Amino acid sequence: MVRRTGRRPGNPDTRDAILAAARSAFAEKGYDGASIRAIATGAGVDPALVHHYFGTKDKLFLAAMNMPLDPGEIIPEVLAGDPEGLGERLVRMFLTVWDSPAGKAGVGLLRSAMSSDWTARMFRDFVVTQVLRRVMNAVPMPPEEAPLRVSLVASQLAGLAMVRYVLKVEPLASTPREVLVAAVGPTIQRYIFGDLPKPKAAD
Amino acid sequence: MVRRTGRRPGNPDTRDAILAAARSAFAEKGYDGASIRAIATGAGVDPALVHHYFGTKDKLFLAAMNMPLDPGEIIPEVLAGDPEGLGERLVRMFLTVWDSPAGKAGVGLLRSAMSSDWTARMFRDFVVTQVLRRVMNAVPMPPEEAPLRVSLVASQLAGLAMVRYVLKVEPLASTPREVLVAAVGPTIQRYIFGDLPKPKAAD
DNA sequence: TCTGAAATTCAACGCCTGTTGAACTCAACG
DNA sequence: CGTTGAGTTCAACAGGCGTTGAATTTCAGA
Repeated sequence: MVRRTGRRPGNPDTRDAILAAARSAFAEKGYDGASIRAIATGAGVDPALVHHYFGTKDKLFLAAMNMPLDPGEIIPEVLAGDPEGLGERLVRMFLTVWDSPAGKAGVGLLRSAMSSDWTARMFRDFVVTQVLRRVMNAVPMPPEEAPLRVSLVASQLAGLAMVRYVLKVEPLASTPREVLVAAVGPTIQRYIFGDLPKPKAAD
Repeated sequence: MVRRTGRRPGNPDTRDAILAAARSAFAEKGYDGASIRAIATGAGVDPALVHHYFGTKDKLFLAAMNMPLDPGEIIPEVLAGDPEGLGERLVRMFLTVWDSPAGKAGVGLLRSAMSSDWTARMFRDFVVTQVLRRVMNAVPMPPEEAPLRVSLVASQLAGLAMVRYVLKVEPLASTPREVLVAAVGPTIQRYIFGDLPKPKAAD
């Protein structure tokens, strides 16, 4: 039995304050643009304290981004139901998440994924293993076509996020959610269930 | 009449060498990641010479990115022809450009567009005024629906570029061009000509 | 109350950045 | 020849960065 003495919990609010400041900084500036000094200032704290809690900047980034989204919860909810409306439900869920406060962190992830290499790899792996693979396993598809179909879905959704939330291109940035659901839903539906060209070996 | 004496032409190759090094650096690292010092080294030149030619880093970026792509040439070529195959032709043109060496600069633009704000604005304005507006004017559409339709097209194409060329998500990154043309073409076709939900005022 | 560990800060290191201005080289012109 | 000015480099500035280690405060347990 290890009985540790001394001041143990102290004031754990600061840790969360740092995390919050880090999330908003990463969201606004991306990984490279956000500085530990600025994050510390935003949390009303010395930069050294950030290192005391999280070590390197990498670990802080991971800690800041891991928390806010849990795909394990929302995805099954979307996949349940009739396959006919799956495309629309997927788009609706996607837009809802991005419109929520958790979506702000997503903007940071997306920004960071484009700048450095390791964030790109991390983002890709996260999306592939946490999101696409779940969708693949839950929807009945020929296993050969599945990866391409899922990639196509990802491309349309990623483009939507980029144009609407990062670049903020009008009028798409302020188009009501349900209009986009009706417009983009069928695309997703077709990518999942529709006809697809056979990948030929020759040529 | 101003008659300038002294060494005039000298060795103007260096200017292009700097431009080339800048393009490849911006493409690999994005605006913030690429450093003037690294660009200078890549061109076998002193960092100060870069400033001598281009002034600030901003101007160098603009000079490096303005050159390689001229939408005024390729877009009309795509728009000509039967409307039926327009979607596929658009996707084919898009992928061809991105596969070409000029596309490497595009990767840089896309990366940079996500990091800083002013590059995002620049990229958006470039795309909106140089690409989307041309397409809008050339394709017969009800002027009310046109902006949304064009935005949707942009979102699908942007997502394609992001997933295939920046994030390099498999299998989409190595899927043959024509397979993607057949898969995504109909989406574009539907965004341009297909049914779209009416944007309601109420609700 | 005393002790010692956690929470927090201060000051500094070394590095890289964009930018500047003075210097040097050298081909072309008068 | 000598002047000129473009091409080019050198050395330095001022500032931001991530990170570190020592010092200081604060408080829970003995």
